[in-house]
Amino acid sequence: MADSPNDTSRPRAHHGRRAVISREDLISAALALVGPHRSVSTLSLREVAREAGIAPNSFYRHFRDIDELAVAMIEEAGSALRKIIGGARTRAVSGRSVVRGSIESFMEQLTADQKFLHLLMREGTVGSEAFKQAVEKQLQYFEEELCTDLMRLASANHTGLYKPELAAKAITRLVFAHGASIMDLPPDKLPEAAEQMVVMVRMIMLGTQTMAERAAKGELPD
Amino acid sequence: MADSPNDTSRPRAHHGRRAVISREDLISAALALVGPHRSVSTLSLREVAREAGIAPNSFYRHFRDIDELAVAMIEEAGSALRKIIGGARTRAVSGRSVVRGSIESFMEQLTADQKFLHLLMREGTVGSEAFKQAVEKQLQYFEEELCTDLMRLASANHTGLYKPELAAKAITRLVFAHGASIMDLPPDKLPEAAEQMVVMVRMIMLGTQTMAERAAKGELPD
DNA sequence: GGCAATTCTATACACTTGTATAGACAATGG
DNA sequence: CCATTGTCTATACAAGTGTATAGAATTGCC
Repeated sequence: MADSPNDTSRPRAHHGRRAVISREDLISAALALVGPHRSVSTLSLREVAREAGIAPNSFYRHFRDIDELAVAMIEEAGSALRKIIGGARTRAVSGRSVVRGSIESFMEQLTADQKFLHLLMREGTVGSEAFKQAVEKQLQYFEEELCTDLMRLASANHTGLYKPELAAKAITRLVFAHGASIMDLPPDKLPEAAEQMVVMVRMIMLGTQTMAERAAKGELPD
Repeated sequence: MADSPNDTSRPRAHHGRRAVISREDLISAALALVGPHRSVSTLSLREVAREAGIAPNSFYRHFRDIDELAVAMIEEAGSALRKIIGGARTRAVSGRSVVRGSIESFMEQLTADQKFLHLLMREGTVGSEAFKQAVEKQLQYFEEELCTDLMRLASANHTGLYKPELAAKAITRLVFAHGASIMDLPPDKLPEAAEQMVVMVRMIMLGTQTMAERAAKGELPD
């Protein structure tokens, strides 16, 4: 399950014409086509090729089909996003509230014109099996990083943490699901939605802490 | 926002041939086509008509376009599901654990061959604006019903409840999002996923209760 | 320079899509 | 009884789709 050797990773000693367009160009073209009202699953090969300025058949030089492009888009979007949000989260540790800081950075991405969040929040549930698995994998990365952050935070604050991996999963899924549903709200409603998100995440945080306390006292729930 | 008077509700004193096929038949045909590997957004008019056994153009007698069918499907799925799960929830009050009982009934629906849950869990984030709003509306209905149940439960158990509408929203979104991601797991992994779901929902429940206690003691967070 | 490898374009085929148009069938109201 | 009205089918069209095939263009290596 490691990164398979991509055609782009090795320069490949091109013995003929130099490629006028690259996989990244195709991904950019595809990114330019998707948006709030356009889903990845409706992209056609010809359309992406048109946007990129190549003949339809040239597409095959870079991807086997549209689905492979979609998976590549997801992987790029995921790693880009993890860098942005993970960075904001660890930076926020020094600040007032980690929760609030992280969610603010999340909301920033929501209103930014990059399509990364779009892709991961919506689209995760429709499409080919390979595509859905690609999205799922990115979400799991998020969960893992959040989980280690939660544990670091808990030991710093001397609070308990019941099943941190589940707390991380709950937070991730909730934030992405709620994010997907608020992203076509009018911009003036967004602050309120962000505030709700903060409260909901706090519920989970407090819940896992309280469960840890109760478990320590032997009051295992059910 | 009340139920608009459907064409089917009034028999409509048909002055010509009696319709050999109804809106419900078309909805059934569409339901038969969607599934784990087939999304509503990819349904074509011709395909649905073919499945229903009518000529493509007859479709227009019942719906203006595919999108209108999709919205009707969502509304039907939503009300059917609310009946099932809401029923299970109130019935579970007498039992051991409300949370566990509700989630068990949810998981039952997940493995049932009806497509209702499918539609509401996936598909909610792609498609036309009207379609997404229809899904959102159904989710809000779920939240409202869950909210009143939470309040009833809290007053029965004499536990606090901080912002019950947010707790209900968090639970709903989490359960649907997590449900969407586990629904193509192999069946033997489902019990474990259900167990995780129970824990995550408990976190939210305990969180909102603890927040209520702290708020009562004047320890407002942040 | 010439060869070979590689990328790209052009054209074409078979197919699906939404929908426009026109006509056939059936039931009802006068 | 028969014209009217609503429902359905048949046919057709323009547009778009994925991809197969063949050839042109451009580069690197000998």
